[in-house]
Amino acid sequence: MDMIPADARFDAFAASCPSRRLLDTIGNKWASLVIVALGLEGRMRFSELSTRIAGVSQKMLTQTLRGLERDGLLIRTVTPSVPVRVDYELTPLGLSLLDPIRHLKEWAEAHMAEVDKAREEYDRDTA
Amino acid sequence: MDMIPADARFDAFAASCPSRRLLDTIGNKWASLVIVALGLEGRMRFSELSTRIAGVSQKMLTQTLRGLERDGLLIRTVTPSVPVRVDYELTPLGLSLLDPIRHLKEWAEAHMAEVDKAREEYDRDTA
DNA sequence: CGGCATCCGTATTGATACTG
DNA sequence: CAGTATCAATACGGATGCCG
Repeated sequence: MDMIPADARFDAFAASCPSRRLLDTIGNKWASLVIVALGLEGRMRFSELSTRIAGVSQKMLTQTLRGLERDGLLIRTVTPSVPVRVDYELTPLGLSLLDPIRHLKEWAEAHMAEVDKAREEYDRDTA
Repeated sequence: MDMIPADARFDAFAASCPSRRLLDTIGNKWASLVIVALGLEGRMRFSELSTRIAGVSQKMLTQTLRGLERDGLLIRTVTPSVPVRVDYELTPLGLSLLDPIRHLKEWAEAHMAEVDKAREEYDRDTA
């Protein structure tokens, strides 16, 4: 595990591969939604995100935001007013991630109907 | 929750959105690895996948393969020899998914170093 | 060989209540 | 408003053993 194979371009099979950690990040159900939301709206407050993403609990949202902040994908800005105001905004790094995510999104929109159909057939034949 | 917002292009915030289900599929730790592996090697046997992906248990591999088969992303072919031979191969649908995944992969290779750096800083400042 | 079924410990998730 | 703390439910993942 101390050497990188020659075809390192696709060594996603090694646990140390960046791809693996990326999946840990954006594979997260909420993380990508947060990124897309911030990508669309720009800067957003905690409550705005909470409303917009509807279905996420505060806990998960907080946890997700912390993770993304840790990864340098967004910045958290606290305005010490009363009450406190906290804004989240994508960093350039976060913005750059928007692009591959959009590709996924496009694939989803183009092909998920097929996936759904396949599932129905599979479930019918299996049942 | 019974109506689709006008800007449905980005309604990934609705639980019913395809994007959401896509994440359920490829957000899976192993699923994307299986897809990439099959994309590279073409047809593979269960044991080959098992070796190639190293780290996955039979249970998880089986579960992942079933899911992908259900989603119509790959085909499972059983050759009733003795012993049985089972091959997995991407469908055209599965192949098409390879493309967005590659984009993610490229992003990872280009930017994960930054993410790692951000993490170190964050952890240092937080500790 | 290629699974599936079961058990079991752990990690994630989410609802709820409470705080600065 | 923006969290934190706590607890309960669930999903995940691995080890083991059996089957076609």
